Amino acid sequence: MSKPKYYLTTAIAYTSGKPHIGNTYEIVLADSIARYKRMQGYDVFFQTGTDEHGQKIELKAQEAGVTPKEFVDQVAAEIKRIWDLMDTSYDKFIRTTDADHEAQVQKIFKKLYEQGDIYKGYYEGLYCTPCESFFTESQLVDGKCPDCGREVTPAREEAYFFKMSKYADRLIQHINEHPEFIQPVSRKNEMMNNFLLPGLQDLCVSRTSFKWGIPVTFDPKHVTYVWLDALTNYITGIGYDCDGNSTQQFEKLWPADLHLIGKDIIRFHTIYWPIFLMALGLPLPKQVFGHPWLLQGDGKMSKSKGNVLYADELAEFFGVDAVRYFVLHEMPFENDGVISWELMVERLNSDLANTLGNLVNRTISMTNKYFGGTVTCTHAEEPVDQELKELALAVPGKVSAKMDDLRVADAITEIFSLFKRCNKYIDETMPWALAKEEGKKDRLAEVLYNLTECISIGASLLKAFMPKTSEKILQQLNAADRSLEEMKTYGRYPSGNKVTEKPEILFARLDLNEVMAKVEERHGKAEEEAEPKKEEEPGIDLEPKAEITFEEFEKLQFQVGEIISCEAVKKSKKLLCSQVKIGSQVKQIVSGIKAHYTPEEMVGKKVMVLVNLKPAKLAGVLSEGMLLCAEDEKGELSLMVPEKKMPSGAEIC
RNA sequence: CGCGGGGUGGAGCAGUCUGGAAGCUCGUCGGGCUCAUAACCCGAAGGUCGUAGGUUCAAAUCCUACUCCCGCAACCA
Repeated sequence: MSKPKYYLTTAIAYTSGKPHIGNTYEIVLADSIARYKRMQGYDVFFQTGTDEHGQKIELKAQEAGVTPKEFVDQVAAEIKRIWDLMDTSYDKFIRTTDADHEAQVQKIFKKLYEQGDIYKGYYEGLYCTPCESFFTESQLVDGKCPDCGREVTPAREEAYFFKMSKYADRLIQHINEHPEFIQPVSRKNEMMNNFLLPGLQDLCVSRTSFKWGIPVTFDPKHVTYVWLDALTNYITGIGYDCDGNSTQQFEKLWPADLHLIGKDIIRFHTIYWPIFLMALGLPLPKQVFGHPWLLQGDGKMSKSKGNVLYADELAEFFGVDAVRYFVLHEMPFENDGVISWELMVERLNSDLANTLGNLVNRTISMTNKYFGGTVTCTHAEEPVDQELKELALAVPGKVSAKMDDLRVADAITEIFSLFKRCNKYIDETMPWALAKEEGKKDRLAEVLYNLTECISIGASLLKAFMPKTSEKILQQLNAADRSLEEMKTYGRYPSGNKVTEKPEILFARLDLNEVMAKVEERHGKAEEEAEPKKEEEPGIDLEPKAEITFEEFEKLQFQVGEIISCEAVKKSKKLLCSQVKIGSQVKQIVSGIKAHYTPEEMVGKKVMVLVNLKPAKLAGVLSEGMLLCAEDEKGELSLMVPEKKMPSGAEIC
C-alpha cells in the first residue's frame, strides 16, 4: 500500500525586503509539521516560495536603481538563504516570476474571464492626479489628498473584477459543513460575520497603474493584481494546467491538506482562494491555519534604532536549533508571542542547556565513569523505574495528538516532560550512591540503561523540531534514530552499546549581560560606521524637483522658534504637539517625530520653523507651521537647529 | 465611533467556546544532592484573573459599560 500524501504550504513571502524573525517563524513552523508528518509515514510535499510582483516592488527597485527582476532575484535569494539556514525541508520553492507560473496565471485569468466570472468594470474613487493615487472619502484630509494636500477629483480606473457573490452561498455551506476548515476555529466566526454574511464585494483582480505584474493576455495594459497571482501558486507549483493537462503530481497532491498562513491573510485564504478554486472546478484545501504573530517585545531596548530581529543573526548567537526551539515552543496557539534577546537567553539556558543538554551530558559522563562507556541492560529493575518507562511509552502518543491539532508548542512541551522526568529519575535512583556499593553494579547499569533508552526516545521525537540536535544526541549515545512505530516498544537500545567517550556540550549556557553587550556592540558599531566616517557615507540622492524662481523662494518664511512646551497628541502614534515661541507670538505645531524625540527633550530646543504654511488639522489637532528636519534613508529624523545661539524669531534666509 | 487581538503572582503563557476548588514554564527565597554545563531534585513565598456593574447557588469563564496595551490602517505640514 502506498503512503498517504500530505501537501502543505506556507504563504509565499513578499520580496520587498529581508524577512524578519516573524516571517521566518512561519516556515519553521511548517517545517516542523512537514517533518513530523513524514515521521508519521506520510508522503509529504512541502511548498514555500516568494511573491514577487506589485507596485511596491516596482518602486523599491526604482529606488535601488535596478530592474524589478534584478531586485526580486536578490531578495528571493536572501529569503531562500535564510530558509536553508534554518534547516527547513521544503520540497519546492516557487517564485511568482517563474515562467510556468506566469503562463498558468494568464490562462486562468482568461478562462475565468471567458466563463464570465471576471468582468471589466471601473475602480472608482477620489483621484489625485499628481500622486497618481486613489483615495477613499475617509482617507482624505480636509477633503484633500492626504499625500500632497491638493484637490482630488472623482475618477475611475478601468479594472477587471471577480464576481465573488456568485459563489458565496456555496462557500458558506462548505465552511459550515467543514468545521476544521478554518483554524483556529475562533477565526471562523470572524470571517462569517464580517465578510460572508454581510455580502461579499467583488474583488479587483487587475491594475493599470503599474507594470510589474503578469500581463492580462487579451488586454495588455492590465496586469494581474496580487491575489489571483499569489494564491494560485499553490496549484501552479505542483503542476496544475488550466487546459486540463495537469501533471500526475498535481492529481496526486491536490487538494492541499494544509495552508499555513499568518492570521492577517486568513480572509484571502478562506474566502477568495476557495472561490477561485470553485470557479476553476477544483476541490478546496482541507485546512487553513492562521497562526498568530511573533512580536518583538520590549521596544525600549533601542526604539529609534532598528531593533528588528533577524533569524540569521539570532542563529549566529544561539545556533539554528535554539532559534527553532524558541519560535516553535514560545509561540502560543492563538495569541501572539513575544521574542527578545532576553527571552531567548532565558529559554536557551533553562530548557536547552539545563534540562536537556545537561541531562545528556551527565548520563554519558556517568556511563563512562562507571562502565567505561558501555550501556548494559541487566534487568535489575525496581518499582521506581515503572513511572519513567510508562512515560517514555506514553509521550510519543501525546506528541502525535498535539501535532494532529497543530499544537506544536505543546508537542514540544510533552517531549521535554520526558527529559525532566529523566532528571528526576537520576535523583530518585542516585547512581553515584549505587556506584559506591559493590553489590549494586547491576542496578546501576540498569538505571543508566533506562536513562539512555529514554533519552534515545526523546531525541528521536525531537527530530521534527530540532533536527541537528536530535542527530547529535543519538550520535553521542550511539543510538539509532527510531520511528514512531519503534517507540511503542521499550528497550530497543542495544545492550552492550558504547556511548561516546567525550560528550560534546549541546547547548552552552549563556550570560545575558555578555550577550546584551555583544548585541549592543554590534548594533552600536553599525551606527558609528555610518556616522563619523564621512568618506564612506554613501550620501542620498533625491528625485530632483522642478526649478523655482527666487520670488517663489521668497514666499517661504523661515524663522527660529523656541519650543516652550510639548506633548504627545492623543490618539496618534507618531505626532507631537509643540507650542513654539516665534518672536512675540506662539504657534502650535504638530510634527510626526514622536518616534525620534520625547516631549521632554523637545522643550527648550531652538528649531527651524516654516512659519507661513497654511494651518491644517492633524489627527484633529490644529498645526500652524512646520518644524524642519533632515531625514536619512532609514527614516531617522534630526531637527534643524541654528549652529550659533540665535534668538527666537530670527529670520532664516 | 477605521479593522483586529489582548490585559491571569516579578517575566512569558495556559485555562475562557462547553461557568463549579487559579495552573504551567522561568525568575526569587529556603532545603537536599554532587554524576553533570554554578547543573539537577524537593519545598515555599508571591495573583482582588484590567476597572465597574449585571446574570447565577456558583464567574478568569456569560452579558453591559469603561479603561489601558499591541498589530494593521491612517496620521508624518
